[in-house]
Amino acid sequence: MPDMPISRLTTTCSTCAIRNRAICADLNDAEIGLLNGIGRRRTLAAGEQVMWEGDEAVLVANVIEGVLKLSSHSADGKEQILGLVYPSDFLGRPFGETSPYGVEALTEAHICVFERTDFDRFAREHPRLEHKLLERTLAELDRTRRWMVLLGRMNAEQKVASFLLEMAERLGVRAIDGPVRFALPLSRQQIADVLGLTIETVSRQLTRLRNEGAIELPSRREVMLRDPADLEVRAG
Amino acid sequence: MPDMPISRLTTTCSTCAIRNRAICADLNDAEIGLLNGIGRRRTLAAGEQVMWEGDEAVLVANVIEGVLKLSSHSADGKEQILGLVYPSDFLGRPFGETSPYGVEALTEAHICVFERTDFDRFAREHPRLEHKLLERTLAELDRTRRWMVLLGRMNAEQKVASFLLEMAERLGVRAIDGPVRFALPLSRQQIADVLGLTIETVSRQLTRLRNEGAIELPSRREVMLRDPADLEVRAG
DNA sequence: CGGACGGTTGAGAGTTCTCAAGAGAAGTGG
DNA sequence: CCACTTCTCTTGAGAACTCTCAACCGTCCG
Repeated sequence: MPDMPISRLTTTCSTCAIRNRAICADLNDAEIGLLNGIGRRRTLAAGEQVMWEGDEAVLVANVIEGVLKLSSHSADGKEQILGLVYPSDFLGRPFGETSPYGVEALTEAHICVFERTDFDRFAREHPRLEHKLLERTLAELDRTRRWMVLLGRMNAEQKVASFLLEMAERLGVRAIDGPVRFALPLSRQQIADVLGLTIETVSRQLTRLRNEGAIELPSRREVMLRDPADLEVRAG
Repeated sequence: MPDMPISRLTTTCSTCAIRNRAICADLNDAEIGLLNGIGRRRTLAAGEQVMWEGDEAVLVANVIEGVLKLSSHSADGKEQILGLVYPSDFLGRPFGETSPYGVEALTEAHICVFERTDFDRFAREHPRLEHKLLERTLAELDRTRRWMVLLGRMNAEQKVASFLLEMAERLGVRAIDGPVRFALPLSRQQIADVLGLTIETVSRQLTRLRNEGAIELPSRREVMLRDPADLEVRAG
């Protein structure tokens, strides 16, 4: 795994791909300039770990590009993925001592990193930023709670169908019920860890969806949703 | 179900049981006075519904006493409880159009209610309050994610043992590994809805824990944890 | 006393997991 | 460029767990 270089931002935030979608969206030029001063851009290789479960929470970040996972382990060592983080999402645990989960890049990723203490101070001094962060956290809590329904009340087929639809949605490739094709940022094992299933069950469900014409699997890491409306029905 | 009276706060916040634990904790006297002006105290009977899934989010509140549940339904009508809310917790969805879950009092409860729009305005004008709310929301998100591990990766025994321990913890009755006895605010069906199990499985697990000496069940709505350390082991 | 309700218990079915083997793709070194 | 290794994914068979359906028990209340 190569050690990627860490450098101060060379581009201004104003050219940032997520300038208007991330929590920085409401800041004025002066504020953005200040934030620029404490942030740095960092590239992560696929599979690279950025934070560790239980470790001191040193960093927070905005995701510029790529997909990352948040995960935790049960006492007997089984992994459960707690969430996936996409471009413009906020990453890390501000105002917290330790990170309650590990964070790993699933694809190559670009993130805009801050020392947590720097960020905490900046946020407390800029209520507009803190407000954005609050709205985002509330939205994330809503999403997480919806995921609980999936984990607690859905069967394997419903879980896999829901997963594929949400993935298309969050990757921004979802057309209005036309077929969509995209690269899966997760391995079968990781999908299982998101859904609270085993790898075999995920594999069987995907095969079944393929055999029944709902999806195609052109390669291991690619999927095509042939009939999103059908998947919606299967998702329950 | 009696219609409980709604009245402006007669007691000042300074005598409020949760004054130092709720999100109001950091406000000074002047600010508290203002907040007092837009809030009212309300008593809920056990079983009374305060918010409805999908409805406009009209109210937010602080819980003063009692336990409430947040719940949502899967497409085929099965209920999943998304969270339990205890004294000093914040309730409702600020800065949101609709409530993503229904809220129902499980026990008789006292809450301190605000019109959401009043509260939103007040929060935006008082960053210290908004900061408290952010910290609470972040903590709630952490707790919710931990619950995901339970739903996704635990078996029935681990779920029930974890549930009993968390309940004792949040009710504040948990001694350091001595036996504890408390009233369950939930029916068997509701416990099942929290844990993503059926009522029969919950019942069987409780019976088994009783037969093996880990707990006692003096009545339907009471439980005694005879050996919390043993439960910790069973919780995994 | 009889009904309603919540909870418990039992038996069998169904789904998912576990264990095991094999196929396919990707990477390594000669 | 091809054997070889390794890793991921798929498939199968049987076990285990939880669910479903059904009956029953105890308590509360009219």
